[in-house]
Amino acid sequence: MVETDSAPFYITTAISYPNGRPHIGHAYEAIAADVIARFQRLRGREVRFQTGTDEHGLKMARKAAEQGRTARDLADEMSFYFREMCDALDVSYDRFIRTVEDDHHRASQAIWQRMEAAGDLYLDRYEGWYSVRDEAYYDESELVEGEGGEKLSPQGTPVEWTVEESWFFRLSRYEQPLLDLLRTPGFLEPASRRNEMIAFVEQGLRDLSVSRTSFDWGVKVPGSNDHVMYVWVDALTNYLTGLGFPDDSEDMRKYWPADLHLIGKDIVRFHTIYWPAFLMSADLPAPKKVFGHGFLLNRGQKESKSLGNVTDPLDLADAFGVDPLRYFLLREVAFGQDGSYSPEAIVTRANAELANSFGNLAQRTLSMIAKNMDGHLEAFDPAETDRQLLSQVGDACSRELPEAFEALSFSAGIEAWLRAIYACNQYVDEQAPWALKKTDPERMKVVLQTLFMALRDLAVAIQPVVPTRAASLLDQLGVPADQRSFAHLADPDWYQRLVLAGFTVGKPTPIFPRLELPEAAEAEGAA
RNA sequence: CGCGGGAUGGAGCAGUCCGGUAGCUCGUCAGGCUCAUAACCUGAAGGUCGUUGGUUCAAAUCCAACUCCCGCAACCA
Repeated sequence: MVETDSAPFYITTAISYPNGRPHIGHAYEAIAADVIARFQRLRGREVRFQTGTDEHGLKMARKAAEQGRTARDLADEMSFYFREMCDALDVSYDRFIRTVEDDHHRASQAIWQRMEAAGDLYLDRYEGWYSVRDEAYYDESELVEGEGGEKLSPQGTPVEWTVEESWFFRLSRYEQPLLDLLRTPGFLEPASRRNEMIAFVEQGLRDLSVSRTSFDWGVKVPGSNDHVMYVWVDALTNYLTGLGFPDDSEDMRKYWPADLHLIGKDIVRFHTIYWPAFLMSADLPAPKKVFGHGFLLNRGQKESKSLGNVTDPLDLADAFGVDPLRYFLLREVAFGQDGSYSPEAIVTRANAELANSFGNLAQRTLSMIAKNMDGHLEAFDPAETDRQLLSQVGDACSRELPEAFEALSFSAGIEAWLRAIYACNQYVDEQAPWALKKTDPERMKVVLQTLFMALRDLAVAIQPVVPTRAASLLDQLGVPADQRSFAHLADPDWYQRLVLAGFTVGKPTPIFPRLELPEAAEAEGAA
């Protein structure tokens, strides 16, 4: 049984850098965050869910210049694609934030002033080897030699000796508090990332250069108008902007510190070291949890333009449906680890589990109720076997799946849900209602209605993952829209109410039709 | 000594933190059922859990060393 918990819950995705169109990784993170948000809402929590785009920085400025237009113009176009993707994938964000927005500039400047007031910002000269591509300075010792003897960054990008006046953040002051934070159980997950970050801090932290004068596409540093903030200072602050910071807003009081920053494993350092340090300096509490998910690989390979295997997530949604795609991503990949996807894998998984196991269970049950009982429900006394099934299904839906989801173990939670479905199909087979129809019609009714009750639990529990299709099934089951939360699973009278209301099951329509592999993908798979 | 991830039946994975009969999906084979979306149910075959050594009554799981694979330029979570 899930406890109903009304505590506010604030979840964010990383904001995406829109110098390219959204790819499968963006979709993965947005969908995972959405599943968590929907799950918490169904548990009764007041959820605030934010996602958006991080539009400042040199790369955006350069790209816009290349295309002969303003950075803002480019940002407007690209940001739109990200929002469009979220909308298309049923990502239920409360705010889609853009870092170019006025309130965000205001929030970023406010946190800056707080850090400055704390004595953590100072102006100095920065000189060193700078890589424009990496937007990072490197130590002489880190550089490698290119083919022509030129100096390259460890990533192989060109570097230039640069002298710049820059503001610095006294990161070095926060070593101990950061170690304490990183060692707090649950702060950074998966745990495998924790040691990595602890090791990084233990090596000693150097002060961080947090402003740039070489371009102006960013948030102006208060009182130093020729400086713009380092993109990460501004980007991370978005999590506060959305709550009304720096005002003493209701949302700030309610939702800060954030319950969960969901991010990719590549930006764990920014979220678990820099960001908490900025917050400590500004005298604000650090987020409760940061989770670094893995990457999605296309048939085991990283997507890239050079390999020509970049997938538009919306194409996948068009080909297979939004809900099957959402299901696949959460079911197939152990959350936190890298995962692999392919059209065949999506089709196989969706067909086996959603169409054959779950969809078909609903279809056969509802169809028999419609045909053999004229769709009428009536009060009944379950026998021991029936009670057993309902208890197993109930346990999976109201305890196992929620507990797993709470721990962000989506795949495990869905597996528990599937086991309940397998039990139902087994039950159908053992009870053979089509035979009871001739030998014991009363018993048949009990069996079919037991299944009906099980279906409702199964549909309620899976809503966060496949919201549209689950809603469609719950509609067919006559479950009122306001009675679909986890709390309602424990309501003993729901079935009685349906009976009394005279609800009638109509001729069912399949919720998860089987998918076919698109021909192009088939050819690709054969190649 | 750059950093990180991985190696588990034919394929893809879980389990590894907190040692104790090796689990899931797909695929294969055999059987059952016919309500249902050519779907469902049962059973079977198939694994020295990368290698070597150590700790232990007991290791896929802990320790050490080693081998191989994959990311770390770009678009990029």
